[in-house]
Amino acid sequence: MPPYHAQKIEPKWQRYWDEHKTFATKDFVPGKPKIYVLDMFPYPSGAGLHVGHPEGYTATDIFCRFKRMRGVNVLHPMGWDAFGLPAEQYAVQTNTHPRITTQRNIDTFRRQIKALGFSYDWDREVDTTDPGYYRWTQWIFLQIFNTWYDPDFEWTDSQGNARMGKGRPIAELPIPADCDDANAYRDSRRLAYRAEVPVNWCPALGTVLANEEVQDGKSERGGHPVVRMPLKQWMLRITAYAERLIDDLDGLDWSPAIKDMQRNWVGRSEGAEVDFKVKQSGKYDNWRIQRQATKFPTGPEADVIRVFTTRPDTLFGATYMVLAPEHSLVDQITTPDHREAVTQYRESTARKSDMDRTDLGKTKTGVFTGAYAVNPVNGEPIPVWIADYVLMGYGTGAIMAVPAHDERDFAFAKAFDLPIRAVLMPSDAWLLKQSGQKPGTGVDVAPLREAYRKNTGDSSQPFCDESSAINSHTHDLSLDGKLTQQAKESITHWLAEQGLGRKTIQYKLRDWLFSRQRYWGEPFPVVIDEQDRVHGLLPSDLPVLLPELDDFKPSGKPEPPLGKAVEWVRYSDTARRETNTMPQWAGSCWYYLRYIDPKNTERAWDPEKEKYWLPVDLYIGGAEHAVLHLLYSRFWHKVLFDHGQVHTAEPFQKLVNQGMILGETEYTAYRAGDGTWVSTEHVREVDGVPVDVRSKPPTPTQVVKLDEDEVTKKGDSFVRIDEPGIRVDARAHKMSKSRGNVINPDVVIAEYGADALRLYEMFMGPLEATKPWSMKGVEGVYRFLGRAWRMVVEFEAETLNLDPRVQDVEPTTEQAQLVARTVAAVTDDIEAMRFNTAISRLMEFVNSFTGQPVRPKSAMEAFVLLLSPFAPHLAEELWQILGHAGTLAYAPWPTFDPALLIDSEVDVPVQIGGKLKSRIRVPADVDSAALEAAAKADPKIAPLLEGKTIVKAVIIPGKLVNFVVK
RNA sequence: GCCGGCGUGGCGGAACAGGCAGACGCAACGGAUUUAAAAUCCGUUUCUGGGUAACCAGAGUGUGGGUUCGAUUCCCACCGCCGGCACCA
Repeated sequence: MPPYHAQKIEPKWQRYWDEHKTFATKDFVPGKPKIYVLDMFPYPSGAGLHVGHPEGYTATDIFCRFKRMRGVNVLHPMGWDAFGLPAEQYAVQTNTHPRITTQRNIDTFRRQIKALGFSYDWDREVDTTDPGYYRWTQWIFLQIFNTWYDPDFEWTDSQGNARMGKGRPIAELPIPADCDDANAYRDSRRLAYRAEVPVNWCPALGTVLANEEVQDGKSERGGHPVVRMPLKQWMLRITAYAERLIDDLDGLDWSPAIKDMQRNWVGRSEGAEVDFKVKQSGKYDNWRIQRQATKFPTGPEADVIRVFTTRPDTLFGATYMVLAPEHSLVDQITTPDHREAVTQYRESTARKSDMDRTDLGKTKTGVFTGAYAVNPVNGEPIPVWIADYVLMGYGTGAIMAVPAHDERDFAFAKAFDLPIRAVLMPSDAWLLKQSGQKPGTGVDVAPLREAYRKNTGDSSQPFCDESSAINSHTHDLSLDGKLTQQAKESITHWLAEQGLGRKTIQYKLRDWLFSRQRYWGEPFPVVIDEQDRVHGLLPSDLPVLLPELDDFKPSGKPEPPLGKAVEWVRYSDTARRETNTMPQWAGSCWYYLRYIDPKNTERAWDPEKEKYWLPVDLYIGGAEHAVLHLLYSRFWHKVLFDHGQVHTAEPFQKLVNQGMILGETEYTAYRAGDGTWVSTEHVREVDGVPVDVRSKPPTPTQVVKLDEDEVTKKGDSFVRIDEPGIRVDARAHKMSKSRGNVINPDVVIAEYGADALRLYEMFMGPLEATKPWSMKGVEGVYRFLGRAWRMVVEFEAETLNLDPRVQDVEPTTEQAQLVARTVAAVTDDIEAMRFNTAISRLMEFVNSFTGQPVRPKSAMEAFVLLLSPFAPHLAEELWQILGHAGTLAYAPWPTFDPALLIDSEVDVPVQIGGKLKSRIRVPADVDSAALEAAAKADPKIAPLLEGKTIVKAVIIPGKLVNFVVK
């Protein structure tokens, strides 16, 4: 041997770790702190691993290996999120059972992941499709099914916090005295319930999808069209936990971006519900009096429209109302002469997909119902319309429209010529802008204000901010002059007093649609009796195994394929099994809990182990799971928390999202039909085709990929080297099969080894950044590994032995300092997960030592230990060559004498007027006066100070000198 | 439109707490070694101007302003890119 030969070293150590179970984790190790480091487990797709997977996995692996060497008991497991659509789609296409393809894919993934040398405890591997696993997924479902949410329950949690609101056993649900069907009442309050709801049915996939899985009216997976239709489906009452899902984010160590995404998804808004009575007869006054006595009822009367608004302070500006076309009151209130138009409009919106309905660019549509409602603050009758810009699924499905102060209402009012009334005085800046004048030019705003007040908001724009109320008073109520916050409080109070409204909170979050019409998922552990009532099975009945089916194809109709397993479906003479299955998210909602006790056949996990290992201290994965997986998982965890099954309110304490790895940077130029080049500023993509916009009509251009040496930088952009007037696109794209820029980790490992791949992925840049791949970059770190090898090993020898320059001698002071500095820097960098700079430090170390004729063995050993989390195979091999037996995985992490970090002499920059003019070398502990004197005496500085007055001297010992002169 | 993040050499990036901008790597160029090449080793490499030269002068962290003795770092405005949400009342 031997030059550095990764292909020889790596399998050797992987086998060693496997055979010695080097990374098997023990529970409850006394005298050691614990850490639970988790990767988002992969969906084992048929395509195999891509380079994005090892990025996060390498980061956690480095962290874990480092922590083990620091004496920490580390839990670091891996498993498979293996239920789900792609396996089933593939199975349908090839007529293979999904179990077979899934097993095959798992085997490929395991092989690929093992080839990267990660330190997982493989004894804890989990597979969501294993009945020994999904048995407990079903068990958790039953916990949820047997829970109701009591928002007023006061309790103290296991961490000693006073809490309000708790998921409680369904048996504890109080049944109201006037309830004639206690079972139905219980079923209606469970956290898992069935409901006939309009769902996102995707005919191509043969299943319904959660709102979260539908993007722009198409399925997130595959981009198939989705239609709305009513179906009886399982729902999970995640909305009960909306407030806690927001509040508990505060204590988590997550990026602000992800926290914001979660907050926005839950979408909390504070406002008020207000009741408007439909004007039908002269009974309005009676109703008002009655309401003053009864106060605000839970549900409105049959002829009352309840709205939700975040701006009750603008109630005086409500000049019309809008109901969602699906609103149940529409039929009742529509007058005969408007019935036809209303019916027609409702039919046309029902046909529209969500995509069409939410297309923002389009002009607003709607029709008048002929009905009027009474504005409760001033008794004015206002027309009631229906329009599809009001959504049935949010709030009450009805709004009061305040066109002067809401963009949507404004656009609608303009379109249908409805009155606009200003009830807020806009800011001066807004008024000036409206009048076309610049602020600060001394224009008197008083006339503008007066005009706005009188014209009652009939300007070209609505004013949608907070400010002070105007035109808002009656004989017994006035908001005029009140600032928005005050006005809201005041009107809400008045409404409550009158029994007309109350303060409420609305969430964008909807209940989670939890059933799928597919084969490859967890069966529900419930049966349905002849009265269509659901009964949860007993834990002893679990698992409910998936029945064997010859034909698991979806029918294209909403009847699930499990219906074909006739024997399985028949539970008893009077009960049948549920034939829907759970969505893919189910298994990933709790896998982090199963890892702590993966082989337990008695329970999902041992509570003592849960107390020991939870929470997950570090969770790394892609940002694509920022909302769905993390929200669902947190929700399940909270239900389990309320049941005392877990002892932390949150599952994942620290979350890091690795950035995406893009393909290699590409230079793209465009050519017209006649072969002439078209500069990028003239090219725009229309329907996915790049066209030259200068010609009319625009003509398509041809895409030409250029080589790096065909382009050069000019100004801010790249241009063709032969024709610098032609700009070229220079950017890295997302890796995709169609683009042909996918990097296969197997290929990289075969050529450069796993250590080089690991090191490169960490060296590319910060973990969280999006960054382009570069094969040259891989070569760079590969060369570094080769240099590290040659620093220790005599590479021209026939046998493996130390380079003769590696000697058992004391390091020189300089060498000792470099070792100390490297240990200090690498330790800090790993702790802060700045792996790229840690690697730079290791490179500097090697660059320095390869130039030295004597390399103290102790320094080499320290280096090998520092390198080992990053390039474990190489490090183990070098450790052995340095004369150590066994693995270095638990060798103590190198320490250093802090005194070695301090230099006796330092270079101090000397500036004049903030500009660097010289550097002086002074003792590190020199005081201000001596430093100033030394700076003044410097041969470069002295002449520059000649004849000048020093106005100020900034002297920071050990850091800098700055003379301000005149 | 709203929310979040980011703009530093030819490229990926570094500068942790306002104090020497460009660490480390890639690419490029020059040299050594070699019959030659690969590999390896040494050196140069922000830009502009000047000098045979070690060097000198000026500019420079998206743009414009501000705070400060001093700003890549803090503040304001703008431009661009990326990610998320989007008629949520």
